Amino acid sequence: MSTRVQDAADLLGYRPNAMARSLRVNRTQQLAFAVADVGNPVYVEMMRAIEGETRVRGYRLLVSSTAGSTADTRDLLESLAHGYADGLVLSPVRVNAELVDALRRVRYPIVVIGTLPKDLGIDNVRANSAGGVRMALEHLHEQGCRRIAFINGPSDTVPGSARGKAFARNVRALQLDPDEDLRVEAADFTLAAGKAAAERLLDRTVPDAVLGGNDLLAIATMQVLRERGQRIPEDVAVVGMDDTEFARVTTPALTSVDLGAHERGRTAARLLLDRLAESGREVQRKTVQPRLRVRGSSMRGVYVVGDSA
Amino acid sequence: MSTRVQDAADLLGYRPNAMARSLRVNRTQQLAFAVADVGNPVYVEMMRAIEGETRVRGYRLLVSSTAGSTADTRDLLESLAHGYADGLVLSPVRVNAELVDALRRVRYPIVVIGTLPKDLGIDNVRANSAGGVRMALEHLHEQGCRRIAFINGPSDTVPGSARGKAFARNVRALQLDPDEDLRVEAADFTLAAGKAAAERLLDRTVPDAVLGGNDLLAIATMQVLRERGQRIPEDVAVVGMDDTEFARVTTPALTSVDLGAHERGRTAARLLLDRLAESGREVQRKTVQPRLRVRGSSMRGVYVVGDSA
DNA sequence: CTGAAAGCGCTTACAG
DNA sequence: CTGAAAGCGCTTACAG
Repeated sequence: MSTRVQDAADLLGYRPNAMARSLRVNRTQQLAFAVADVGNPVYVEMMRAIEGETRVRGYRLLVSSTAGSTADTRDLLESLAHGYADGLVLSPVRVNAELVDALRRVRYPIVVIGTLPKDLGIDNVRANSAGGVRMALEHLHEQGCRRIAFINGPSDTVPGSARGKAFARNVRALQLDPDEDLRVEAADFTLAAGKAAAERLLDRTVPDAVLGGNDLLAIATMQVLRERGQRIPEDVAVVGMDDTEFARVTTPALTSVDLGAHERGRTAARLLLDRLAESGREVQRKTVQPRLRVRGSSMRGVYVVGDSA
Repeated sequence: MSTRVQDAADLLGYRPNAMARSLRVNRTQQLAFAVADVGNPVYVEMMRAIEGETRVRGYRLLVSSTAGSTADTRDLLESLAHGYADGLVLSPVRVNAELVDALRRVRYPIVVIGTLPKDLGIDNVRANSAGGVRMALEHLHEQGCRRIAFINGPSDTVPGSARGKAFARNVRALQLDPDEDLRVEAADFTLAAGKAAAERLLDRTVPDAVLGGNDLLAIATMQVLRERGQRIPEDVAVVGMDDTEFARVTTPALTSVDLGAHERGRTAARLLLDRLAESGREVQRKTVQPRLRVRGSSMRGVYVVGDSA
């Protein structure tokens, strides 16, 4: 129905002001995804999964980086979604009292990817990273490794803490070498921090395997091992966590625990859409199970040059 | 100044509605960064640079992925920034008539990272990727390579087209093997597309060097070369472009052309802030010069195991 | 200094 | 069916 006023509007390039519209209808048709570190491929994976679910429902997805700081996250919770988006998927790496407090105050739909205090009444979807650590260690144990090092992320983060505890538990259960020198903590879940941590580890001891707290830490470790003339996996086997796409392009390809990033993202998106549709519905908590993806970096004995999965 | 009404407001958890505020003051204190592929580390680098500049000025940065589709980008231009953000940094991978048209209509501050038609009157900052290709080829030529393959991204993208032309030009200038079989086009600037393209290349011929259209394509190629038993760089030298952080964790470390992602991001952010402050200022166009980062993947003869930079 | 009113640009329920 | 009015939740200029 093209009237003269329509034509005039088109000619002048008139566009409705989205802000005014949103204020009136109380919907923005936008969702936000807040992550600690956009540089980590695992969040990119989640983002793609979320976008896949929400885009077909007419939402635009905005990504916001909180740089792992609680202050940022808090600020985001209080203002971003309080107006600029209809709902939020939050994947915080640190969950402290301040954040829990902020979460308690939130009045709009939000889904958290990660572990939360039970009483918060917020939909959330979790990885089973303790189970993932166990799978990785059992696998390395089967490969004959006994002096297994762990390059973990910061222990004041939720995944760092969960994985650290699971490591200690399984070292006992599998009767692995309990040497404390085998455990190092990277300043961050990044390549750069992983490199520094791997140097520290290898300066004091050489293990027969290394488990990385995530793929980036494992990949950085592979590089440092290489520089020090260690063969992977013959001298040192390496396993990562998250099974990001970069795990498939290292040499040898990196064995990694798939913590279900894609499925966590998809599930979180669905929970958010459900809550958007029906705010009173029962609080949901889902857990995604891990899977071990065995590749060349940990296949001792049966290892062939150029192996990949 | 805490009055009783203040206390009551705090108690009830009152938060001003950001949308209503923005409508009134005509500012959102948000900026948007729209990229083709958040999964590409080069955009993460740009994002960090932009955030570094804009955060201290009190802006929040929202990232939006346009998946390389012009329709998405257009939609974003018309609505996102038309209300939800005060300005936009856009890094489009495809610039076609439709996008140029949409850009022509834009009435709010925008800075484009990438090459644009001159008459558009939009601030923009460019890489010199033609110069980058030349540096890479001259370097490989010095290393004694003559049959140099090029695994480029799609030729209908701005970087793909520029790099493709520069490659052809320099093959002539350096009198390299002009065999058409040495040029393949990946479906995307991604690891997965790079792997497929590298398989196609190596199925028909084995070059003495490969230039990747970006680091992801080069890294995927390294993996495929490895699987086929080719030594890097002894049999085949490899060079990437963008110098992302992953270039430093391959084995051997990947020689790459730094196209100044960080500086482009920082410059774009500054141009945007300047325009936000003074909308009438003269249109700026800046170019960031490339630098070659030589590492083990292309150092023939002088190559040592475990070399890195 | 305090408080009421106007208005940002839309949408929608309502009157004509 | 068409058109004018009310109101979303703020901020700010203005009157008292």
